[in-house]
Amino acid sequence: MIRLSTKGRYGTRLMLNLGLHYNKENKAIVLKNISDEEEISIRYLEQIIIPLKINNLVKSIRGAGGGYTLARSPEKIKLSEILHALEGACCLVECVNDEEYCTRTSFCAVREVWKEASIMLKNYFENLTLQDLIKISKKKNPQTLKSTFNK
Amino acid sequence: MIRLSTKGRYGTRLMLNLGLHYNKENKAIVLKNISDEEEISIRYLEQIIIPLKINNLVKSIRGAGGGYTLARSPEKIKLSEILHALEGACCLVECVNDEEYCTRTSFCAVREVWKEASIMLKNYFENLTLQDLIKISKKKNPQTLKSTFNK
DNA sequence: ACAATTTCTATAAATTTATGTTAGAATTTT
DNA sequence: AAAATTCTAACATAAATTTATAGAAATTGT
Repeated sequence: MIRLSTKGRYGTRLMLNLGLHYNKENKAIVLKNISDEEEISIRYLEQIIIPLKINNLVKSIRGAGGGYTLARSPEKIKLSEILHALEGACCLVECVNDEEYCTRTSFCAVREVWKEASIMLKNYFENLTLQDLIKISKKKNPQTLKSTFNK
Repeated sequence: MIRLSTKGRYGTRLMLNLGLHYNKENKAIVLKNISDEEEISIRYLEQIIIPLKINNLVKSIRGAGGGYTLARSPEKIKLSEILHALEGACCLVECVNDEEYCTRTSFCAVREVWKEASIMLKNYFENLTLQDLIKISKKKNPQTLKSTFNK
């Protein structure tokens, strides 16, 4: 199965959640909040948010009253950046990005196909911003922000 | 990581291998051959070929002199059929095809994006035939058929 | 009829990767 | 100093992947 790992999926939801709470004040959101709303274990979120921080997609504020915020406004964050931070280069098969990965690279016809498909996917995510996700979310959930996350 | 499983990858190479050997006589190819040329364990190939047979993509001939052949000519076999046989429906995330999979389906904005991307991928594989793969392979390997599979 | 070849079936073991949890240290605010 | 919260490392569990084992069934050639 062609599958996106939970890191990518949960991390994207984490970012969307921060995006939905993003506003002028840009108040920090604690992981516990995100955990409750997104129904993802806080311990797992702690792991997932590390690469997002390293790649400068979120900012952290430690200590009481701390939490996380987006590092910049949602329209300036591409989905491809989020996925790249969480999962590395977007490729259906390792050999697409790492020619040395397999000794058959030079003559493997199948690789060409996986490569082409990977590029398609990459382009798709390249042209979607967090702002787009927020729009989709608000459209699907015209009610309050809170209800967006009902169980 | 967005990743195509080995079943899909190896199975596609298996099919391409059969395709490259496909000709008028349509002589059966033994798995040992494919195993040697593609450098995939014969034990694993035995497992992978089962769904290909069930889905009527290859035919088997038992006993001495037996082996496998394509069930029909390469231009009549779509890559999407191969992948579907090996991996089930093409979807980046389970919830894309199975709405019941997650309770958040009705309001999850992220799902829309995975769905869209899955459709893109599916269309791509829908429009590629084994014959296309064979062409690519022959173009990359203008020498003999044999050399295509040198290590 | 017999031996050799090869698919077919089932299961299990070993390995790797992905997912998730536990425990506690470090930092900051109140 | 206490509470809140991020940060870090290690551990535990589950799933996917790969290899291995053991033989049965079918077919061909001698």
